[in-house]
Amino acid sequence: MDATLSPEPDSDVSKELRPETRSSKRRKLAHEKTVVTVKIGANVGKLKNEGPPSDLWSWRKYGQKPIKGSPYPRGYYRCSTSKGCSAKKQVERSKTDASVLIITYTCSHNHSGPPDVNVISTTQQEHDQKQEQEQEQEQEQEQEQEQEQEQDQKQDQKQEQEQEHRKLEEHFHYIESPVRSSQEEEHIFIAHDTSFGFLLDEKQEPLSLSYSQLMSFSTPKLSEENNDFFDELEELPTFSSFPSFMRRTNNLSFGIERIPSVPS
DNA sequence: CGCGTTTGACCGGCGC
DNA sequence: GCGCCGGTCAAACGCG
Repeated sequence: MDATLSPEPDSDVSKELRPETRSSKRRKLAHEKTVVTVKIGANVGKLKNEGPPSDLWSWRKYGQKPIKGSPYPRGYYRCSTSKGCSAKKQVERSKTDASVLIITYTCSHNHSGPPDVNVISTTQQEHDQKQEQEQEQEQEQEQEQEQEQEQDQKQDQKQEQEQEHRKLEEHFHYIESPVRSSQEEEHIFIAHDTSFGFLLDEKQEPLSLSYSQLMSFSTPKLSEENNDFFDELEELPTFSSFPSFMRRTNNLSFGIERIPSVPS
């Protein structure tokens, strides 16, 4: 009925009760952003459909939105481990490769490390985190300035970083994807589920890496130019050879409808 | 019953 | 100025 369609501005009174809650968004806020790209395997299909709880913190999903240009929606998660924690993360899939999970972390955790950390000494964890938070804030500012001024030089550095990344990838048993742009490697950190299994669901397994360490890998290169590599992704050709695990992700709306999920 | 997920609506920023 | 888009909120719902 039309009545329901009418916007009824008067009814917005309830909204006016929380005017500042909305403004909490703060414009573009240049918070620390950490983009982690995880190459997932069949594990993810078995988990649920996303398998994003990845890290040891508990996350509460507070929103999901379809992203323009991408068949996959983006999920918005907030740290529920601590109530006052402002740590957030966005989880989305690569539009070109559903097996690639792009996790964007924003803001740091206010509280001490995750409860499940039965690896490395807790004190070490907290120590690292504190230092990280402080250093990140400082480095963040420096990096921003450097990025603006040294964009040219950055290209040279990119090459060096790329080499380091390759080493890193080898160390993580990075799995090669059918289609991949070299530029991805420059901005993001790709790992295979065999090495990132602990991030996906194998919490019970003793990890050999701390999350802080993981973060330190991607922290230095994260920047606002994520858009660049996203743009590049758009230009990437799509590959038609879907892995078998894709069938498991029938909950996603990425056109899986075409795939007969009923093998019968 | 508590917690987490889902989903629609709303808001602010940005580009045209 | 308008429309699009990304990000957030909150009520409803589901699950353990």
